[in-house]
Amino acid sequence: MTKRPRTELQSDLTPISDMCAAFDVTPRTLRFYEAKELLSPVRVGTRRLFTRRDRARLTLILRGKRFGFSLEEIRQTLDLYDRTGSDAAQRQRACEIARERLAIMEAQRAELDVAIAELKTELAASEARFPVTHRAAE
Amino acid sequence: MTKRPRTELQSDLTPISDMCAAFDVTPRTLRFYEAKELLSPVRVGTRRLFTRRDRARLTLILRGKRFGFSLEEIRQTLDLYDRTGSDAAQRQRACEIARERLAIMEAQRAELDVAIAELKTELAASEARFPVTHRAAE
DNA sequence: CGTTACGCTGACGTTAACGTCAACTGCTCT
DNA sequence: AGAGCAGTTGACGTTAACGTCAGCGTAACG
Repeated sequence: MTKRPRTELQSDLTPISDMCAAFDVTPRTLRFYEAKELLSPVRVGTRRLFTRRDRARLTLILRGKRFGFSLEEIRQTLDLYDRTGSDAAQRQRACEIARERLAIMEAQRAELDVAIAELKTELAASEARFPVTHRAAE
Repeated sequence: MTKRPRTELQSDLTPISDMCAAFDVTPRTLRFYEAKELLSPVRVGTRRLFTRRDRARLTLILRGKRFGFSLEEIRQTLDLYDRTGSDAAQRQRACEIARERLAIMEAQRAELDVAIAELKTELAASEARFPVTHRAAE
């Protein structure tokens, strides 16, 4: 028989190995993120079990990284997504930060469009300048 | 009377201080980029003079950084923009890299759209949960 | 019952992208 | 001539984001 936790496979609590496989990260990374308070897995004894919340946050973390944000910037933005139990001032601060991020991201999107257009132009010009070696024409 | 060109080509050759002011970077950064072969200013004696080409490249470098690319990734992509004097194999390689970057950037754009939409939703929900203008004394 | 195998905790190493500092040089102005 | 700068070259320091390794615990497998 394959090793299988008993009847309690509610899949809401994910062990570290599964997390690593699912998100393509190392254990070190997850422990590092926990240390930085980006994740907060529960403990069974000494072992970590990641929650649905952790998985959602990790998705956002990795996405943020791809956009070039630092972990600290990400951590602040993340708070918006589940800061339901804080006081008004904190929530307002979170909204403020989120609006800033939003502006940055929209600017980034605009710049990205320009960059993509430019690169396309340059690429087309570059490909036109020399015969593409045996590439099927359309 | 040493040689002294009075009518200098100031428009094309920019000293380091002007570069720093124009692009909001430090001298150290420009020297660092030169060491990494991202820039190649000409020398007058020991001093650097940045060309039009350097300015164009620096624009792309800083833009690339905002997108989260590393300097090395940027350097490779940059080659597409002025690798006119290389052999066919090199140009082809440059095009290949550029196409990869392009794909990455388009994926990034798509993901950015999603992220912006999500953040907007979350922000709207968060702002709806409590009055923004002033705290409702409930 | 021993031995993999996975997981944990320090603790130190690494890489990228600069910052900082010291010592020197060559103009320019007075 | 001297002072004041802008600029240069090492050389070492710093921060973020992990990698790597040693030493230990424990749970299951054969």
